[in-house]
Amino acid sequence: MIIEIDFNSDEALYQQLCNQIIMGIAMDHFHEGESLPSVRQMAETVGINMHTVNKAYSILKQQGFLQVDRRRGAVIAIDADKMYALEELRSDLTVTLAKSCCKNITKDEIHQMIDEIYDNYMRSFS
Amino acid sequence: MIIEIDFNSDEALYQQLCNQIIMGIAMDHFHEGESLPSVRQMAETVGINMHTVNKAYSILKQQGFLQVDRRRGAVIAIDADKMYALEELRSDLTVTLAKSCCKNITKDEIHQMIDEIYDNYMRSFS
DNA sequence: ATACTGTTATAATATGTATATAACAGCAAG
DNA sequence: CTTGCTGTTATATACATATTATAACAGTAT
Repeated sequence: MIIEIDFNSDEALYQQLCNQIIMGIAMDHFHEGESLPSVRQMAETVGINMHTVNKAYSILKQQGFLQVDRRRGAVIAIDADKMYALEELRSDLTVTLAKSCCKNITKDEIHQMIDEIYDNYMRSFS
Repeated sequence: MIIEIDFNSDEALYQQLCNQIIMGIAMDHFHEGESLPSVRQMAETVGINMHTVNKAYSILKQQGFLQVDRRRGAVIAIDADKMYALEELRSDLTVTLAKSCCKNITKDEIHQMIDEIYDNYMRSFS
């Protein structure tokens, strides 16, 4: 799994790292039970500081994407708290849809784009 | 139109303001051609600084939601650059869908939620 | 002239981000 | 038991961003 950090982006480094790991899981490049590189190793690989990686891992742990095993390090372990995930999804989508609505993007176009992203990039389990 | 700022949120104040104005437009609480309160008045109303409001207005202007009329102040004026809007939408949705996918939220549940948000909150034009 | 617009400039403060160096406790393997 | 790897924590520093404050300017409407 290749992780690329854009140092010119206005998105925080730890945030980019979080998103890319989440997308990696969704795209099945990381599998449940698999260990991530250690904070020090990941830091060296992507060229950022250990603490920045640690912050990303901590957030992912708190959001239920990782668990920490003293022996094996950061392990992919999805805690599918669906209630909370649905609330967050609704909140995200409301802003996203509002923007799209203002720009005259139709509901159908959005549905179509979701199918396209889901079918091409997301692991299939449902 | 009631705008509420959450001072305990980790989202920047100007960002909250941007989002709420965009949602206000999408929900038809603000109409094309309507003037927003002046930066000073909006600042007083929601309890933040004039410059924070000015930043929000500047961003909205740059993103094509407002235009500035010397006489009438900040006026709702949608510049529907659909190409750019679609690119941004795709980028937003990719992260959002990845999160949802990890949490075992199905594609159907997302489609359903989008219909619900769109039908209940968004102005209908399509 | 007065009172509003948006805009700009400057400064001060607070918060968030990123890095550097160092240390600690838990665990595995030699 | 020592060595080397985990995550975690602490502290310090540098930098960027966010927020507020005070002030001024050029338009415009009344």
